[in-house]
Amino acid sequence: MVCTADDLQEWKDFPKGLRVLLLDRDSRSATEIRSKLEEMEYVVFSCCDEKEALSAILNTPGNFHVAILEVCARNYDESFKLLGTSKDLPIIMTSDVHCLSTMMKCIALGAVEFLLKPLSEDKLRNIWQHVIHKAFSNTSKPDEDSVASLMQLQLENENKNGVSEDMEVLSWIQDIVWEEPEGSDKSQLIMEASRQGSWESGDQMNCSIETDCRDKDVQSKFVETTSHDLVCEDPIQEGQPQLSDKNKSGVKSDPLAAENSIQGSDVNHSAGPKARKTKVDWNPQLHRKFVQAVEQLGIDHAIPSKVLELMKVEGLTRHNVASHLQKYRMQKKHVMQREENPRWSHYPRCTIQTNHLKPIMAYPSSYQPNCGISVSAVYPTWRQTNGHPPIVHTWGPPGYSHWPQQGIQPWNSYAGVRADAWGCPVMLPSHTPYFSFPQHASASHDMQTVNKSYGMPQSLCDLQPDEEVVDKIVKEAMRKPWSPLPLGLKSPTESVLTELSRQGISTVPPQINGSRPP
DNA sequence: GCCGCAATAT
DNA sequence: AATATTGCGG
Repeated sequence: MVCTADDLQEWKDFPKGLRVLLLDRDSRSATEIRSKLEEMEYVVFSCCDEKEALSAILNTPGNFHVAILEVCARNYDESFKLLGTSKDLPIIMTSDVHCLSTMMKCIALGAVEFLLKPLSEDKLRNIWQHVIHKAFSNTSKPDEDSVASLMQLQLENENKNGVSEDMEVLSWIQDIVWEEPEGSDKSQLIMEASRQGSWESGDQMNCSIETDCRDKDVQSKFVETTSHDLVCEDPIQEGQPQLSDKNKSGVKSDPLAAENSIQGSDVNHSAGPKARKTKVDWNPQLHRKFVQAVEQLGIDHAIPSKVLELMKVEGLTRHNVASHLQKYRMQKKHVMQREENPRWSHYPRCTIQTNHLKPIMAYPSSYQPNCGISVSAVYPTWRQTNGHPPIVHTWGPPGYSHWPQQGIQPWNSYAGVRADAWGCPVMLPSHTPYFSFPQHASASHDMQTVNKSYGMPQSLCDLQPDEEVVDKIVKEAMRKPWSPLPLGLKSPTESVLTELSRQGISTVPPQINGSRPP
């Protein structure tokens, strides 16, 4: 791995000294970029053609923390080839050609980001985030201690600045770090269970793949123990609501059965008319179905009865859906309100916005894409059409189970902002947003859906998809511009802030972007 | 009777 | 904390 989580913890002045491989055929542009990067105290290695870049990557692995490679307008294939050379090196693609298809293709092939030239300081400033993400995403499980100590370290070293905005950055980092490409809680447990042969199901793979970036949230880290038994004994089925533990009947269900029904729904009937209904567990799969139904109907036309009909989940009631829809709408409202909050706008965001995801979703409210391509430019009708921001899956795994919380100190105002995917090649959520962020999206073409529909590998970093597959993804994305692109950094979420608070970190994080003033 | 919303119960 | 339920106006 180019840069491990441990490396980061010992990296006192991170991101100073970040080694950047730069490929830009235009010497003038290269000089400009180099100069900007050097101002941020990054170390730049320039090259002017693919060959040179390829050789640099292959011959000196570990020498670079991140690569910024220009897409060759005359020979795209050459550029795309570079994307498959190193799965550990986060590669940011750039181009002065404003082509959505190319951008999508880069992302689909594993680029962590696409930046339209010219590369302003703002666009370059946060490239270190990809290094963090890569480092932690390559770790089996980003452990809290690592994150906490990294943060603590940053606090100790640089706690000189103001609070609010820097804090956003720090919490954002933590959020990024927490993203787990493989899914941490349930999906991992499910996979583990399947390895042990305790059960088998055609859906099991979908489940584990789809949960990847989305099926995690801060909370999940603290419930593993409790969810383990649950998962092993009652593996979650695709689209199948789960009853809460205490309400389950003693009879184990057949994992292959009841694909579209609520497990244990019979309990509802046998318990008598007065018994309080069993709670529906809006697990990621079920939520995804819900979101897909809502998006299929259009947020403005989604009513409980129709959503229920589209979901086709046996045992689910209109009331269940209505209740969920109510929360879903409230969540969106929250996000939209925040979107109007200008506080975030000056923070360059590394995401291509897209959805709604994060289920793994939609768009972080105050999220400003930082891909060099403005959302309005790429998707000019986004907001005008319906007045709604792109749907962002603010829940779904990662976001899943995170409804807006209230009452946590002064950071409250940033809660709920999140994106879906985070530098994850198409696969996702959500995100979930992305989206479902890593992660995911939630529209009918959230990352997970895309992944599932096209049978994408869990990580394009591991496996180059067929041309055909990439084309499909690109086309699908262009056909549904409101859906999230496979990339999106997550902004700080309330859950993160809450966790920070829980860890006793209440001071302002140090400024950790590359352009800290002296 | 369905819908959406808010308050309240579990 | 997450859902369900209830009540009310439309």
